[in-house]
Amino acid sequence: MNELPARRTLPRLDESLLTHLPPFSRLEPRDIRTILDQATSRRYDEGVAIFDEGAEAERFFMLLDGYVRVVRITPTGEQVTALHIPAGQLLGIARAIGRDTYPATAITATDSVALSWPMRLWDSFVSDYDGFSTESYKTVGKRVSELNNRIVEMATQQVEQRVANAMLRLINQTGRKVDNGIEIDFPITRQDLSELTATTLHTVSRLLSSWEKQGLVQSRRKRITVLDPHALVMLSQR
DNA sequence: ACATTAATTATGT
DNA sequence: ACATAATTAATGT
Repeated sequence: MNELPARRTLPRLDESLLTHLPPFSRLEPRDIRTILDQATSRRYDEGVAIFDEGAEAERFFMLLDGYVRVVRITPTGEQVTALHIPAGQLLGIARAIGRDTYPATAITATDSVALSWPMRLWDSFVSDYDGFSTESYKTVGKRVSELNNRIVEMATQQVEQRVANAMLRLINQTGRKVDNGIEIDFPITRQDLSELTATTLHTVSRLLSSWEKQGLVQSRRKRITVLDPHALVMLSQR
């Protein structure tokens, strides 16, 4: 097998990939062009790690398609899902929070496509491109405040409310409209939901079963559809 | 009000 | 056939 003369034979990435995405949306086409020419595009199968917690943060990423699960590994080796990231968001931006290692592991929840750049470009992106830093700090800010909200939930709410809130967040951020409701757009297990809400998969299973009987949700293996979001909101406010 | 344990069943390769 | 996911009941704190 002889080596492909890689890189150069790859088709140029289309500018429309980035023009609508917040960190890049206010940039001139020529800026987008040079940014894209520095990017590497790569496809990932479902369930593979894009980067690992604690590893040297060599690159930062823009998720173009798919969903990514951000997981922390506990000392005992168990995975705990921290949050999910949908296409269109930056990922692995360790530099933005002043780190040189990744703070968590990123696992694809579906087949995915991501662009990436060497981390040394981060500083030049921030200084050269107006709006890049403010926009990317906005996304970090949103993630931090979501985590804060969840900490408050854990401390104050009961399990049913927490799970209801988690489901609402999931359909807001990663929901896909289907004929009878809104489906979480990637495979998610009871175990995942229980990790997001600090409970057990059994409790989540029981809750989903009872909600299903009440016509609130519909679920099959790794797929959950919310039929009545408003009822979930009601539930979450008790 | 919830977790844990355990047994059982369903589902996807 | 096998591993993984989900359900369900019983028991414990």
